[in-house]
Amino acid sequence: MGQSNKRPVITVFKPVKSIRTFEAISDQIRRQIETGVLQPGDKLPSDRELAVQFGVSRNSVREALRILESASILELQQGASGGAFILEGDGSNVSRSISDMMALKQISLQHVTEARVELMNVILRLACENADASDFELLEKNINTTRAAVETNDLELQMESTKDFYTIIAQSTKNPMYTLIVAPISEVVRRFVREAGIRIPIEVVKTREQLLQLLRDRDAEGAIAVLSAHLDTIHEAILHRSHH
Amino acid sequence: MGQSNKRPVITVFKPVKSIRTFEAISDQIRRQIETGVLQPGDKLPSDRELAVQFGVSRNSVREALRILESASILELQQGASGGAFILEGDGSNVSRSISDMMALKQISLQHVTEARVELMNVILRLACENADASDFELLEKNINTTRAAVETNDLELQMESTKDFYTIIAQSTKNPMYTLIVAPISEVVRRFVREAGIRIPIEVVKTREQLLQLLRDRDAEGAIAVLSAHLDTIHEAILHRSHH
DNA sequence: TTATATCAATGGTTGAACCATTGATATCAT
DNA sequence: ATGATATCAATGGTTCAACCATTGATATAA
Repeated sequence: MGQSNKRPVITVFKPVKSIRTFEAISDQIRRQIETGVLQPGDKLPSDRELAVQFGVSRNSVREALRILESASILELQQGASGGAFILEGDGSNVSRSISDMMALKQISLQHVTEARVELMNVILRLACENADASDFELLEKNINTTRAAVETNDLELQMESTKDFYTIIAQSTKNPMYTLIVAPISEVVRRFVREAGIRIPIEVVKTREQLLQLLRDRDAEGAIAVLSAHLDTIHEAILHRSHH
Repeated sequence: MGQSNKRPVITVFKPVKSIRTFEAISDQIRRQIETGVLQPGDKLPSDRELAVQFGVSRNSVREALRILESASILELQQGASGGAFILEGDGSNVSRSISDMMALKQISLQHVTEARVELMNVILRLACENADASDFELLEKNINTTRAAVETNDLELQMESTKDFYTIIAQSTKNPMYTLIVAPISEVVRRFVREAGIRIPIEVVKTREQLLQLLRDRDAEGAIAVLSAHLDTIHEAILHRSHH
């Protein structure tokens, strides 16, 4: 094996990854967003213009924009007044990333739903402390929407409003971090619900009304108990249907 | 304004997005992974070959591969026996996506650290239930690394091992979802720590040793108390330094 | 005034050429 | 034979130029 006349040198090197052109570009743009130079709604120059500014080919710019687009950071609009627009972050890419990991068998539905229960416990407690009248109003409207969706058997609207329900609760904590985390989890669960073809039974609406009342009463423990039981039911329903 | 002789038509249409070439390609590859046709370790044909198979330009194929690469689904290796290899999902992409969203929403340090405390409480409780000997061993090694980094004043290693510390704790819950959530939060905090130029005082190492002991004792409440106090200290330190 | 046609800007796609990296193979000196 | 070296071929990375498709603005005609 090794030649013994060579002095054994032990060092720690970090792996290098040669910086590719498109990476350098997407990193720069990402950085400008992190530092607030670029903000949601802003429009970048056209790819042709960016190619000139960066001193690279249009192609490299487009690969960089493509990456940012696939990360839901940008939206590319065609046409005369089109271009690359910085998006509001809606977490859709987070949920897709989680789905990707599930496809690669790194995460199971069990993992997702268990974490969901724990996170919702935290969120419910904070929501009980911080929710205000406008939050209650939003929840009330949302529940009415869901009821209508159940009565008209509108499956898509049922799932949409269900996701909104959890988002509103997360928002009522007044800490956007929770919305950021909950939204993609709800989205992932929704995909399973869709695949399993589950319709929301009317009791669920009752449960949500109950939950809203508990929030109004600032009864965190009660709310946690009700929601945990509910989420368990959902989980069981998905597992039951999926195994067919 | 509107012509009153037109019949008002109320319909609900979903927004269409025309399927672009590279999307069709990346979707097909994603689908093959979801269905298990492609599995981690598999190698795709070269981009030139794929271009022929899909009947599109090499460029479109490369944009598709680029998207999958940026989603940590693929790895592109240069050279003679290189190509596109399906990766094991490691969650780095989920974490980066959450990071991206935090940047887009311009979430404040206050919000991040508050959520961090709450989440770590949950994680510590679960870690106390589920951590095993190998987790304790990893933590012990990690703490030793941190101590060495503090003694040699290696700032980068301090931050790196700090991030690892929280990651190991998250992993010891045995639910990868928590690792995914903790990683970007640690990353963001690290960014603030780096900017503030904070060095880890040696007491922090003591705190972590204490925490490890509490985990071994399965003392969740004790661990939560210690870590909450510590995270508060960190938060104060960052705020104090940043305001200069 | 209201359609309609034209135009220009922008993203989407193509094809060809070349560069850079990497492993395999052949060659050569010992 | 052996080991170093040179060459080659395959693959990803980049560039360039041209063209298509979409979209909003503008000019034109009815």
